[in-house]
This record gives sequence, C-alpha cells and structure tokens, in this order.
Amino acid sequence: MADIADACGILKGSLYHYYSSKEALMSAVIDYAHTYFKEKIFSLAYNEELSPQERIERMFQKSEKTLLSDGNIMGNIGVETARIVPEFANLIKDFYMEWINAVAYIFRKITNEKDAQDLAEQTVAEFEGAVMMSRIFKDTRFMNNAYLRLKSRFAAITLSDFKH
Amino acid sequence: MADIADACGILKGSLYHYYSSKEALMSAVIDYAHTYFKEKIFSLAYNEELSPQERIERMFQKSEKTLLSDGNIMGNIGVETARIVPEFANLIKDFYMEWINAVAYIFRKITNEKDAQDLAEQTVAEFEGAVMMSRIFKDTRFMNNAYLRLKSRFAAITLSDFKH
DNA sequence: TATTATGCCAAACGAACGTTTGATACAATG
DNA sequence: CATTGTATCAAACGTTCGTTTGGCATAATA
Repeated sequence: MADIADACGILKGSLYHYYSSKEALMSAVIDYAHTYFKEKIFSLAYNEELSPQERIERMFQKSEKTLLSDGNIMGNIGVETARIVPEFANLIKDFYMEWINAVAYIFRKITNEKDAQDLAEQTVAEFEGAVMMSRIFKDTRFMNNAYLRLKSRFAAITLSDFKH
Repeated sequence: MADIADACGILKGSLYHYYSSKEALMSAVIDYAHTYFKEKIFSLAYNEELSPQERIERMFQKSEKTLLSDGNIMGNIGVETARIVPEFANLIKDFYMEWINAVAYIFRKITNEKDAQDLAEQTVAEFEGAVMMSRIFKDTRFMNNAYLRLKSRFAAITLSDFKH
C-alpha cells in the first residue's frame, strides 16, 4: 500500500478513499487486467474478418508485448498470491479459462473439437512457461521461440488434410 | 518465520539458533531443493546405462511427482520473490540453467547441438508452464499432457534420419 | 567433576504493515 | 450564498514481522 501510494503521489491512508481494503484494490487491479485482455487480446479470436492464422498471430504478438511492458500480473498471482488469498484464485482461473477458450475457438477453425481444446491448453501453458523463463533469464528468446513454434504448428495444421 | 517455527514445533526466535536471518534460511531451502533436483533428477540425464528415451522419461516423471508432492519452490521464487530479493535471482537462474543443460545433454544424443538446445529450452519452459496451469486449475491434466507431448516428440526425433 | 556448547524458551524490541480518525481545502450543487 | 461532497493530509492505532536478549536446562568435552 505504501508503494502504491508513493507511485500515486498521495499518502498511504488516502488510498482508502478509493478502496475499502488492500484486497479490494487488488481485485480492481485483477479486474482491470482481465478486462484489458478481454477487450484487446481475447477479442481477436472472434474477429471473423481475420484469417485464423492472423488471429492467433496477432493474439500472441500482442500478449507478448503487453506482458513485456506491463508485467505478468495474472501469472504472478496465479503462482503465489492465489494460494494465500483464495479469494483471488477463481479470478485467475476465469482469466486463463477465457484465454484458453479464445485460443480453442481459433483452433476449431482448422481442426476438430478435441484437438482444438488440447492445442489451446498446450499453447497457453507453453506461452506462460516461456514468459516465466524469459523473466528468469532476462532474455526474451524463450517467448520469441514459443511464438515461432506456435506459428509454425498452426500453419502445419492448416495445411494438413483436415476439412472444416 | 512464525509459520516455519510452528511447523517445527519451536518458538520463532529459536530459528535464529540455526539461521542468521530469514534470507539465510530461504537460501538454505533453495539450496536444498537445488541439491535434491541435481542428485535425484538432473543426474538421470548423465546415466549412460539408460537409453536417451528412458532418461528423459524418468526425468520428467520424477519431476512431475516431486512438484506435485512438495510444490514448485523454484517456480514460485522465480516468478515472484526473485524480483523483490535480487539475491535469489541468480540461484533460481542457476537451477533452471542446470535443468536445461541436463535436458539438452539428452537431446544431443538424438539431434544436433543447436536443435538440442532449443528443444531443451522448450521442454523446460513448457513443463513449467504446464505445472503452473495445473496448479491454477487444480488439474494435473496440463502436466500429464505436457509429459505425453514430450515423450512423443522425443520418440519422433529418435526415429527420424539423424545419425549421431 | 568442572566446563563448555547446544537447543530451546520467554519476553521484549523497533520497524513495517494495513487501517482509522479528524481536520482541511476546494469544487459542485441546491 | 449556504451546503454538501470530494480529495487529500497529518497523525495515530493495533498487529504482525523479523530479530535480539538473557536465561535455563541438557549434552558433550576436558
């Protein structure tokens, strides 16, 4: 709370004019990030004007950029905080559920239901792992490579004999 | 410190008989986990009595079991704590570096240097991401699937035309 | 046996934490 | 113009946190 107040240029106590507790503030932060991803990133999956390949590429390009500049809030909370404050666990779960759903929606354009779900779960997990490694090694190579693998995996399925 | 003392059945202050500070205790925990992985898991990579396929399978089977029963300390610290206590960042980095090196060593048995390194980085990142997702969704499916993918990916490369 | 070291307790310490209170300045509203 | 609401401050509150101190048994050593 002290750090946030400092960053806002107000005193610690003044934060309670806006939020009733630390947890309420945290919820608002999670909600903000969730809404941002929903509107700016997940929504790309359902933009029927773009090809499936374009959708998936833009989605993860934008995710990459956002996570690099603004940090990976959901990942941090998902790993650590949600275990201590169970109140947040479901918010995090919903976030990743929506992400996986969005990716699965795109994959369903090029393959069957079951494979699409598996590929979506793999894609999001792989991406999150790569983000974590990029942070640990201070090297975006992990993220970049995960993105390149996703792209070529997607292209390979598109070119395969599946007819939608 | 209070929680740890409780778990040990002693008073908080008595912990300072064993460790000079919270950070010293934390370092010992990291070191313990690192040594455990080094001796029980990473070492499998260099066991020349096993086939490459057996090595990689046992390695990730054991990792899976350990992370499930004892938790993913390195992942937690890597994501969150290391950012706050930079003292730990290098310990975490070393741990994952050794893990990647061990996996790369196995991959080098079945493919070239460059691909082995990339595949090792992918494998560890993918696995860590899957562990994270398994925790968030309280569902080991993510981890299991990551393991199955690794297995078949490894088998596919083994069967390909590379001659070592 | 006398001495030293070990493991732990009981109690307290100062700093940091999340939070509350009462006051103040200013803006908006009736 | 009087009143109400908004944004902030200064100060304090009670807890919790990591840590220190001094003492007391028991075990190990000389």
